[in-house]
Amino acid sequence: MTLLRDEGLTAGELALWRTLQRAQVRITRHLEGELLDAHDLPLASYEVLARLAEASGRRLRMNDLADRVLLSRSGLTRLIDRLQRDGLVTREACADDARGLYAVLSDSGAARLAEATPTYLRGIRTQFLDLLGAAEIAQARTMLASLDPEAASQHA
Amino acid sequence: MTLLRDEGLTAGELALWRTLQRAQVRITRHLEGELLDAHDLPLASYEVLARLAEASGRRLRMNDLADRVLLSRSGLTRLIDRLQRDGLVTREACADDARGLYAVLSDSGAARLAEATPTYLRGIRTQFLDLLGAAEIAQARTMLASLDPEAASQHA
DNA sequence: CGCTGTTAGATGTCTGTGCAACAACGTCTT
DNA sequence: AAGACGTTGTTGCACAGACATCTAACAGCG
Repeated sequence: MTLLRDEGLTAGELALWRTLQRAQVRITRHLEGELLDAHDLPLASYEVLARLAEASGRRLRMNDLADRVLLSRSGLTRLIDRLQRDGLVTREACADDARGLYAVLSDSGAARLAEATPTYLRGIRTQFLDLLGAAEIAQARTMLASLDPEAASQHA
Repeated sequence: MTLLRDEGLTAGELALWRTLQRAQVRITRHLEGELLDAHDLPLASYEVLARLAEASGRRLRMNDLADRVLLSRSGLTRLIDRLQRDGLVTREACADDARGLYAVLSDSGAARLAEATPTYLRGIRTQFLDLLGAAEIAQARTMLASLDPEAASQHA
């Protein structure tokens, strides 16, 4: 472990990072698996539907949406292709900017989302929140806020 | 947000999960980018080299290694293919189990790791640890330990 | 107007990963 | 000893995602 101390990281600090990494991967895989099994819906697709559902008019510009789901622009193009093929979203032109496109949640997309959401939330509950206590959740919330600059703008 | 309350998750709890997700992705991408830029080494490759370096005899069984780096067996096979092609690891037969293979860190692999490690650790420091305080790190450590059953066995 | 530069999306190509199927080997039973 | 069964690692295949590049559309300036 000489590699560590030389660079000014304690073993505990590194262990914290690794634990976070492992936890995140584990939870994400669990979610992906459950959503796929029960609703034939990949996690990334779920995230897109969820962001659209909470947006006003059930619609978001491609660029905006890509940022929210942490996907490259091209990645989102393909994902929306798939969702459109499956009838879960539609593309609509933007009135004031002819370059722009809205991804719009369709009715069947909303239905699919509603169907999958219990699975998603249950996963977060059992794989994540239940492993922390209530007090820890409050603590963690304030702590982790500093990790994500964007989090400040998420007034729920 | 009616979707939420119906399922027994508070907005804060969901926000915590999202924040964690975003933070993890952001840090991971930063690390990947820096390692690639400075050392032409993908993050996954770095992780493999690091696990091998800390293993006794600089070697680990493929299966064992796959678990540690959170990769499927096939994924690891290909990754080791690449690392072997680049001369950073070698494959060695296992004496007591003819099915088994060791992935072994080569000297140039160790050199490459040593070269990349400052970049890696600096990334964790600036993108992760610096954003938390020292007290929060200690808190977080005990909290997150419960998120990863495997963490208990990581006596550093 | 016509240039220049920028932005929004879409497409070609490449890399990496997982799953299912497989081969080789080990272990346990009887 | 011999088969059933599990384990280890690799391969075929398909898919998702990133990057670079392209086209269309805006904005600003001469």
